[in-house]
Amino acid sequence: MEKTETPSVKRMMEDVVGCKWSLSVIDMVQRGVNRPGAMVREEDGLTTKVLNQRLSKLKRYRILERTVYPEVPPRVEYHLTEFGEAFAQIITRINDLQGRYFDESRT
Amino acid sequence: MEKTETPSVKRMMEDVVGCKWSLSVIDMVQRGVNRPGAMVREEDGLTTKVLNQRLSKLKRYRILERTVYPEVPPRVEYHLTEFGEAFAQIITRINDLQGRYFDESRT
DNA sequence: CAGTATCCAGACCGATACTG
DNA sequence: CAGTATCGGTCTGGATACTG
Repeated sequence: MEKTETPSVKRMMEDVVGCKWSLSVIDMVQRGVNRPGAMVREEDGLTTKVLNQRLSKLKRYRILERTVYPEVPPRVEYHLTEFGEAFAQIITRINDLQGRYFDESRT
Repeated sequence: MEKTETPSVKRMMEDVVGCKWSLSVIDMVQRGVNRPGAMVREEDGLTTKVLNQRLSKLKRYRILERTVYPEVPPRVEYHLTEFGEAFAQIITRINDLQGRYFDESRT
């Protein structure tokens, strides 16, 4: 049975965003890097253990969903849920913020 | 001399949001609880040590600014910078998201 | 290839006490 | 009242090895 959560945002933010690699994982999925193997290869320093911890957590929070393809060798893909996409877009918006407030001050 | 930082957003999010109490502090300042003493009184479990760690960090990231009033007893107030307000609004926006995607599904 | 188990060094928080 | 110093328990990430 699936286990999901809908806690307070404050907790979710602390729990999800606070964890190292979470944002990188979301970012990768957003860019089409959907398979665990590819993620580990792409993000230097990320190990399978930590990656799976993040993927599990992101799934629990309904930010990502997991799809298993019954093939050999096994293939698994993670994708953003509708909520996940909205969430990711907001994170992206913070990037814009930075540009607006800081980068313009560098000559 | 003031020390500030303008790192990548990803790092900032991990660093700021990941720290326990950061969001609570931002929230309090937003609600007009601007003095350290008041914050400690309001947020149960928050100690002066941790609070000052957060305040320093938020100041370094230019989310908060510190104002000292040369009085006796000493008075200090923290306020959101322009960037801080924008940042806080984004946090709020994630709150809305959650309501839109999950709460409506409960009956 | 996907995911789990174990071990370990380092970071962090909370409690407490103290200085300006 | 604002802020710092210290100590101890806990959590977590990184390295590694292993299972399905």
